[in-house]
Amino acid sequence: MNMKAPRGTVDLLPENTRKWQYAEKKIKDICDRYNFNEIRTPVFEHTEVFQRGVGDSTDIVQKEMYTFEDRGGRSLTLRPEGTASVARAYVENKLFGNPIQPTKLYYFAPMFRYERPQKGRMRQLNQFGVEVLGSADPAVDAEVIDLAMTCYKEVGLSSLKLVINSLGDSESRDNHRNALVEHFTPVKNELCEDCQTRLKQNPLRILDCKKDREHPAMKNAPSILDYLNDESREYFEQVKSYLTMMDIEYEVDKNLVRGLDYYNHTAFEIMSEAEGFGAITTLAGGGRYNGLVEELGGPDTPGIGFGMGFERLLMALEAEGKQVAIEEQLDCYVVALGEQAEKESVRILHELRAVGIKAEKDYLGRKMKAQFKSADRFNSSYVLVLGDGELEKQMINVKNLETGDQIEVKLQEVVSYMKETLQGGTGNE
RNA sequence: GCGGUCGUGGCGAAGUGGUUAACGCACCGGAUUGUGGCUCCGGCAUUCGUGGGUUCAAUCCCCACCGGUCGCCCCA
Repeated sequence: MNMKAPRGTVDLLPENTRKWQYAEKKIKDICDRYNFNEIRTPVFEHTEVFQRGVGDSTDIVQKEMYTFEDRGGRSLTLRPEGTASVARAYVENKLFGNPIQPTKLYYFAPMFRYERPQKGRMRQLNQFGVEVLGSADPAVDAEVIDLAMTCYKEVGLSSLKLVINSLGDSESRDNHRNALVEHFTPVKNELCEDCQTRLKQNPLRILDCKKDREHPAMKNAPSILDYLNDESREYFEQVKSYLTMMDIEYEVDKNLVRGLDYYNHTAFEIMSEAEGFGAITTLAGGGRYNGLVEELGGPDTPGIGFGMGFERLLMALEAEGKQVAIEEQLDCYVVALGEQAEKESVRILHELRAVGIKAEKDYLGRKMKAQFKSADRFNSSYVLVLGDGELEKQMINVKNLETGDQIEVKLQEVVSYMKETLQGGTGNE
């Protein structure tokens, strides 16, 4: 029996979930300020959603999908990325008919890709992402990029690089594609195996091939930027000028093409420049996908979005030495001695919690000394000591662990006493 | 899919071809019969990843497999 988590998956234990919650909270708050709303789509979709959405020629569809057949013979796939699902939901729920437009959505969800795990790469990964559907305004492109950069900055990252490019509209892309085929066909046999396939399927991706990077034909390869028609060029110029207006630094990389078929016009990537980050530096990637909604059966609707790897975000924080220290602390630990006191302590614990006090007790039948140790370990501000002696007097001892001061309080009043004391701020500062 | 490296208690980490597998941390108990963070004492591995082989004998040698980790491809 194999009782280990499957390869490429991990358990996130409390020590880590605290960090996740910290980052999630910050990011959700930013989404709210930018007026984005959360969408939650199923973890799996009909396989066609990704085949059509992400594109058959992509690595994701060709070799990375978790595809299975359900008992009804349907082919389903665990989502490898967020955009196709959101676009499908947008069409299915006719969100295009909503009077509030554009539709600004965000999600925080697990994704699945069948790959060999390594640093910063998991089979189940978590992404935060946003999608804006229904506007072809370059200011929206800039807003989405701004949002992504703001998330990183407010969470605490600083060594970032934003890289952008334009893939142009379909006319520009077609012209560029033809130019690429014409350019590379004469040297086809000198290219790597993958690129020979790409030449037929998706010549654009030859440009970011790592193996053929040094090939002489790469240096003077037709750049998409030279094939942008007037409209596409103007669009790109506007996106850039908006970024400049917001003081967002960027670098144009004409070889940035992104791995998914649906992109056009703006494509961007955000990378970490922190030292010791391992082989992986891409933190987030995104772009515009104006034909996607139509491809999935909806009306012709422009869209743009990005996906941000959450594991990588946290790795980057660590690489930059940013500690996300959220110290665990307890208001009050109830030490009980004796059978009657033990029972009474359960009631007190309940009452304390009912008025908003974070409280705990021992459940392992430990001796007093060990119970105090527990209280220390929980970093408790106070300990309430209740023994049969106190119980007889209807009193309870309240001890401040920081000062060591201890006073006796009426059992009946201990909850309100604690509430007052804690609110007075004499506890843990 | 390919390549490097690793696999000893809850964690970290020594170690040897031979009937008791160091040490540190953590944990539990006691010194201290009802008051903590210090100290001292004691306790804490019957699969040394799994299976097979070599050997009188293997945790240690050999092989295979599995798993972790890092890298290639690609990406978040």
